[in-house]
Amino acid sequence: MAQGLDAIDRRILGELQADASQSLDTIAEKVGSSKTPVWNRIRKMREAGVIGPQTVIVDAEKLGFDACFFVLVRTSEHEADWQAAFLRALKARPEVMEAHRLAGEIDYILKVRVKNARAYDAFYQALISEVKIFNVTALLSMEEIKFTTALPL
Amino acid sequence: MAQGLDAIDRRILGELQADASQSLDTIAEKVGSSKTPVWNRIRKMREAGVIGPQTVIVDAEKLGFDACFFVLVRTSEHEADWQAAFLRALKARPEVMEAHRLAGEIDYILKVRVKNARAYDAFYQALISEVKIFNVTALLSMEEIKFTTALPL
DNA sequence: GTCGGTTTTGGAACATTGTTCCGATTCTGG
DNA sequence: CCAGAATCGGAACAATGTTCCAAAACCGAC
Repeated sequence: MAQGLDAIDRRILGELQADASQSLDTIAEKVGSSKTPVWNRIRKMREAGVIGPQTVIVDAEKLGFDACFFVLVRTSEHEADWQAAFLRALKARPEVMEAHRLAGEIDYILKVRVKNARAYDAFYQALISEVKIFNVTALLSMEEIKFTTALPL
Repeated sequence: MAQGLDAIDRRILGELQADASQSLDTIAEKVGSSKTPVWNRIRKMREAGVIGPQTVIVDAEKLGFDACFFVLVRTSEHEADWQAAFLRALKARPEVMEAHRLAGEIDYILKVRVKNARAYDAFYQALISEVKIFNVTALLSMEEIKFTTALPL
């Protein structure tokens, strides 16, 4: 029973990704089933962790978050405790929307949303004062061309 | 009336970002108000476009999307029609989760989610066959350290 | 194929929540 | 301090989420 998703599960996921405010009846009709089965499938996928948190996408610019940076980080330190401190710092900072550890020359990439360039500098200064970083390159986004959380199923 | 958000609006936004499945009563209690005002505020923020789509975050790896790349794109073409074609291609491809136009050396950054490296190559080949690109660097994510859609309010 | 057991389904019943309405209250500008 | 407008809070209603259970579909063993 672990987590074999069939075609109907995937279609339900697709509908939820597209619009999580749809009623069960609506989804049931779209996937050609009925209320209860759809609800049970959703519950199981939630328990299995396939379906995570339910959120609302808010318009960053309308809230005054006009600046978005992608930050490429290189470090000289690769010890476990340094890494732990770095991760802790990233998770604690709400401006950091996304953080990945990379393969290759560059060690980490961050996506950072702030109100303006000065706010980014404040973030940057705070970060390098917390952990030692070898090299940082910031890429400034001029325009968000596309953004989606929906995986292609 | 345009879109002046007060403290309560922001707290409502925060609650919705954290968990959009909460009931109006729950949110109302948390922000120290009652059902109807909360509902009206949410409706207005929706109409103003502050609140966008309501979705569900699904676990990419549990669905077999094991590879995530950040793609740095440089181009020699900067004409309007080339850009239009490029944007169209990006928006049409569901693997492209995110795309930004940048300031500086690098012209675009993409976040691409695929099932494996071969799928990324297929995407890459398809893209460069559609539009002319000067230089591409792909950064492979080894680990998603952090991911959130919640803006810091 | 057929039988027994397990899982899934779909409809009905119930509980909770979303949505609307309206009188009372608070806020705002003069 | 007053009048007008906007907001609020509770009640009533409609819609939705959640549970329950019997019937149907599925599956493996024989």
